[in-house]
Amino acid sequence: MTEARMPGFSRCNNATLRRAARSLGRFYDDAVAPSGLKGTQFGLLFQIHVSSEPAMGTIAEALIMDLSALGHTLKPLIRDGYIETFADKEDRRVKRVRLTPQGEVKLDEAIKLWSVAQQQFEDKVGAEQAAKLRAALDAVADLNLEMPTAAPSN
Amino acid sequence: MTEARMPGFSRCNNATLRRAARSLGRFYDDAVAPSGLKGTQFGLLFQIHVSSEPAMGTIAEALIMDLSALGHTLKPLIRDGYIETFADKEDRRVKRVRLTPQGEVKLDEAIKLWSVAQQQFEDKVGAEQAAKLRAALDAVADLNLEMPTAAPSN
DNA sequence: CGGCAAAAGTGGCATATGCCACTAATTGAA
DNA sequence: TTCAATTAGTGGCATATGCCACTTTTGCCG
Repeated sequence: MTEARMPGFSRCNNATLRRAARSLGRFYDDAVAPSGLKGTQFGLLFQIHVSSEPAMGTIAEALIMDLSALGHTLKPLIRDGYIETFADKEDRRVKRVRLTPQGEVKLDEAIKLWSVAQQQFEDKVGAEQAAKLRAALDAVADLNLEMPTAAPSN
Repeated sequence: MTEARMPGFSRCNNATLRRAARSLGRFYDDAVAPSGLKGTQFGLLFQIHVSSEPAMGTIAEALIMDLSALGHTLKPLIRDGYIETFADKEDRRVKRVRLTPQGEVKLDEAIKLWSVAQQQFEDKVGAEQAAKLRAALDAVADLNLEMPTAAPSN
């Protein structure tokens, strides 16, 4: 039946990673859905929450995401009143982000939901294994891979 | 520096997975870019290539992706003439997919580019480690996690 | 055979992400 | 001080993904 997924295929690290991301993403999405948030939005709110009024660029860097992509993703959250932005006093080019009171409330609500999914996941794969997997994923994410195209400047 | 990424944050398996996916995704995207394909499109063409004129549902299941999402993703590839669809003789509800001759050519071209990225990745993390990571990811993807929300029908 | 439930896709709508071109604010010289 | 180069975001465009509602086929049952 699942022969369609030839063993030779899953050799692509990227495809395998995306496949797992889709799968796990749906699980966490379902979990936090009652809050009205998506898994990604929850993660974003959390990231902002644990940072100190981070600049957009700082968030983008931490999450390894394109700055403009972050901007787009932030819009629905601003629209819904969960976060707000304000210019940095020192450098007016910099836009900082923070949760609104409603955002804090919503985050607390979502954390409870998230915990259930997180716990269930850890129960299934084991906290130890989960930690190892996260470590491996962080290592991959921080590899800083680059195609030779852009030859090193020096 | 990267203090913005509090250790407490990466505890979310989903967020960690997505972050890694964004990172690796860009790497592979850059690699196959010269072919005009995205990493996901390459993966899709490959999946179709190694299958036998698979039905859309079959592909979606193998890749653990929403059927409608697959349909949307397929459009650009059909528009560009890399794949074509046709109704199944037995069951007219089923729509099968196959590569066009141009699609085969494009895939061959992309495979060469992909190989470079794949090789570079394996060189960095080690073929052994990469294989283990993929296995772990496949295991996670196939966990079949589900939020209790949908209480068993019986 | 008629009709209803299940299966397979489609289309619409919304978020997630990226890249590129462009604007505003800074910084670093000359 | 003035202007070119750099930095931080924005807006537009395109793909990636999901969910939901709806249509077409099937399959099955009385």
